[in-house]
Amino acid sequence: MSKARAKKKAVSGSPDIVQALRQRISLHEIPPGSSLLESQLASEFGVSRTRVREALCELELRGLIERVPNRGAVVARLDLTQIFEIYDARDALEGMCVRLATQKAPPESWQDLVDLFAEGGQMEKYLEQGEVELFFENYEKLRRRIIEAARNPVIAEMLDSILEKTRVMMRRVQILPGRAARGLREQRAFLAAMRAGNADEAERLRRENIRSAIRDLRRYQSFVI
Amino acid sequence: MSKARAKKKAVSGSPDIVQALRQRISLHEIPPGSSLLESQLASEFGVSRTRVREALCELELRGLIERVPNRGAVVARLDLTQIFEIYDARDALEGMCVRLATQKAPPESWQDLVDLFAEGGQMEKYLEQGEVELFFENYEKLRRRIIEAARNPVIAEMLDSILEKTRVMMRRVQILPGRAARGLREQRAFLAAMRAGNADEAERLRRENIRSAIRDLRRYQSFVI
DNA sequence: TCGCCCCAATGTGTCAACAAAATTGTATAC
DNA sequence: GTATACAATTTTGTTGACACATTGGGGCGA
Repeated sequence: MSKARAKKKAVSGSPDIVQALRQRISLHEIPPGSSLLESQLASEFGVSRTRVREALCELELRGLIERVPNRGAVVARLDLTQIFEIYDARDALEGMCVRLATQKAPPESWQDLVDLFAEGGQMEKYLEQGEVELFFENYEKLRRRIIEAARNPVIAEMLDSILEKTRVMMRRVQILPGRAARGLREQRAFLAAMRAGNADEAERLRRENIRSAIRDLRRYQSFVI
Repeated sequence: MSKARAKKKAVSGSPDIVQALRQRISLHEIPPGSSLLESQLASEFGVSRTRVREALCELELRGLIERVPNRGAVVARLDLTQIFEIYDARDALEGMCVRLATQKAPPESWQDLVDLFAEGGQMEKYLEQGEVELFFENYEKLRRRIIEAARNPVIAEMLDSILEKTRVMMRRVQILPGRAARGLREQRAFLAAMRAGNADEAERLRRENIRSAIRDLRRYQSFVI
């Protein structure tokens, strides 16, 4: 990487206020709707309010909080409309990632994931045993591997910023009736295409996978919100 | 729109520092590589440095400037790598916009654009007369109409943020040999599919259009940078 | 003349105090 | 008992000042 595109260095010494709050919010440790007090955060992190305000500025831009002048900041809550908007964005972007990953990485490099998601593989076992935590964890691993192999920081950043808004939602979708099983079959399908080096087909199947998730979400939306 | 998703209101009274700088940078009024002095901006806009810093924070997150601790901020310059990354993101996102726009808007609503881009239409005239300014302006109009009709603020925001990084670049691509003519033919094609209400085909053709621009850019990259 | 070190000069990072706005609580009138 | 006006408190918005880091130049020695 060129020096101009360094990792995620906070501009100032603002050590990890942003990082910490991003995590807490995306994991719903601070639930949506909670209001954030500048002075409270300042004393918690042992810094001045100025730095808290800069952090809040970043969180607002990332869409994790909402601020109204003179009224303060609250953790953003997403409505269904927004969730579906995000899924359409993921449809496009994750599809592109699968395409790029298939084009840029050698087909053999996907073998371990093919095995993991194969019939009779580990993922199927997790599914049968109801190990939703491990199931989800490995699905995330698949996503990360693809995004990394796509080698497109612009898209990666976009996906990152919407993921942290919907992490909890994605977990809930996984436990919708039959969703995980359907997802597993679909992931197996696009992994096969990636393994075969067929980028067009892999992208198409990945997008079909996400749309299938959208359909399940739409069907059971009243349970997930 | 719900109150929670208000337009682009600056959180505080920071009136339009961000807006002004975004425009200047995206139009290269402040050329890439220029360094920005906080105190200078503060006096120019007649505000305190703190507010300038909040504005810089936003510009940094948008990727328009780069900051290194204790060294200040400079207007970001994009290298070719990043430009191609952005084009791949546009491929995915603008393709999705065409799909959504085709699904959500009545087919008749595209008639005026079909006429504008038709054989013997106004765009062809601009092209023949070398009216690059008007040509580009109307292409932008097409893009905006599609993005608006897609009714997906999440994607719209993403496209907005990458557009302001590549506005100048997109203009330069248009004057590459034969690019505008090829682009016009391709745009005519996906508009026809939109007019016919064929979302799949419209998306496919729009993506083909963007990839064709990528190929032209790659061929003439030494002239455009 | 070349190289090194020290020292101002410039600019960024952080803070604490002050000002303005909004909310909450309270008392009073009807 | 309810509603309104006013006061007190809490919280955000803004500023100027001070501390720290980096850079460039001048002086000194070899």
